[in-house]
Amino acid sequence: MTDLASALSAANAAVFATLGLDARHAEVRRSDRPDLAEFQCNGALAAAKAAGKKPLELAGEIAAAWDNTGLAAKPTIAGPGFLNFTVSANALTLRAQAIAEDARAGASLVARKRRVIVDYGGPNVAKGMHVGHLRASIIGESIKRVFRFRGDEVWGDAHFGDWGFQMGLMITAIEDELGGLADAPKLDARLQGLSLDYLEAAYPAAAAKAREDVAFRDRARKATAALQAGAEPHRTIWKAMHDVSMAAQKRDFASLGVDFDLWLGESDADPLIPEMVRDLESKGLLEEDQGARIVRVAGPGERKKKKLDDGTVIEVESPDPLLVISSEGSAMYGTTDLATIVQRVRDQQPDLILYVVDQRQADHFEQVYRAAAKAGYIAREALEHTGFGTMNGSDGKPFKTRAGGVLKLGDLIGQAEEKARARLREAEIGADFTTEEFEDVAHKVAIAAIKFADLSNFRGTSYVFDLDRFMSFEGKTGPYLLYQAVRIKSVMRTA
RNA sequence: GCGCCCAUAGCUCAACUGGAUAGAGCACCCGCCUUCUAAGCGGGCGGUUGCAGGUUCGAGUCCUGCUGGGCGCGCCA
Repeated sequence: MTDLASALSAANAAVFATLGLDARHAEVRRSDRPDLAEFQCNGALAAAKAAGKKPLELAGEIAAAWDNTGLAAKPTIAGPGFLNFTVSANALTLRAQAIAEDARAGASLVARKRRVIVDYGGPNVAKGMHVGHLRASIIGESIKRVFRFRGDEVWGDAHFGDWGFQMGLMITAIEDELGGLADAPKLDARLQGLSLDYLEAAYPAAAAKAREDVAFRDRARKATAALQAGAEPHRTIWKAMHDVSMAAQKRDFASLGVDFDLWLGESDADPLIPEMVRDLESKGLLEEDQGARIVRVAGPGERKKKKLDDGTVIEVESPDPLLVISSEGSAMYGTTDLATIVQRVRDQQPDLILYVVDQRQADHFEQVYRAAAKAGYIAREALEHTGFGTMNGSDGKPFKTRAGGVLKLGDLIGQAEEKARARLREAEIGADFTTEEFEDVAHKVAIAAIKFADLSNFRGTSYVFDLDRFMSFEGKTGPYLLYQAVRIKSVMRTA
């Protein structure tokens, strides 16, 4: 099945060919001026330029060469040489019937099926889902669904942040809280009572302490390296934190309507790191630098100026090298990202990996992608960072609560649901519903408002989160869209 | 300092990759509920596309230079 624009383009291309014109210029598309015609082709202008002819004259020749195919009448000419097409009633009817009978509503499939991994969501085990994860989750889920609908084989991967310095921080925080990790029963009791709420409260405190207290930071770095080396009880503590967090975050994702095929994380790539490091070594890519081990990814002549803390400006390679092993011997996030590519190539053989992550990490991904290509793990073109802007508060800064903390995802959804309930009551809708039905509708309206608002904004820029505007039942909003769908169903029912 | 991104109606955003008269929603003004969900519908008002040049038959779109804003620049992720 082909859509009308494609059918017109094909017919127009044939006409162009008979006149010896480049068929690339024959594309027919929906008209900018629906008052004049349904479809248009601007190619006569470009073709005239290439042929050294007058646009209007050439457009006339093209129009004259058209047969009445049953698809559309001969195009009319307007302006400097636009071709305007009006589709026949019969062609319209056939197309409408075809769409109605097609399970895919006329959407075409990709010419060649690809294997695609969409890496999105990316929750941090120690942080819990907050508004910052909203865009990654919503955009990533949508991209995954679109690719899948288009016929590609797609895996969504949550890629949990469960292997970095934050894990060492938490282990050290627990060590200090318990006065050491030697007392097994005491530790066991602590881990039994572990909750995501605890992690969320303890993590910022530990992170702040690490910034102030150098000794604490060094112990946390050592704990990170120890965990990654498989030490106990580090491993046990990590497992407890991981499991508690995973369970809670699965609930959050579920309430957003977000689901993954792979619930993997940074830690799952860890077993591949030693061999990957040996491989990088054997390829001569690993270099010692200031006690750390790095892979240089800048090409010849790629330099940038860089301002140091003391104000002096030096020239260095650009992009920065990828830090593979810290001076403490631990893996960094670039390390796990690289190892994850190795893992994905091994397990899914992807043609394309999309990273739906905050735009601010663009430089980081460029480093990782270059390193992966340099090591021969995957083609650079198979890796793409689908960056997006932040969700800001009314002050234009990344969203915070009034108290200055991050707003938890669950609380945000709760606020939207409360607003939805109020609007439903105002409109006296659902008064005859059971409590369960009413709550279900309120939840759906709330999620629709949030998702639609996010997706209707340009991905690359930040936007201001304004719940009142998003929850409005008037205008370009999720609730309005839901209302239209419900209304159409009502019409169909009573038709 | 260097790099990336952004700037369009009072506000939030489009503009199909260089085409015709730059479009929607909100807000504001006017008009529509005895029949499908008024959570709605129709109409009106609103523009030197940040500034200055350039390329082109044609520029919001491409190039150059400015101005203003966001973000990033090794041992956090």
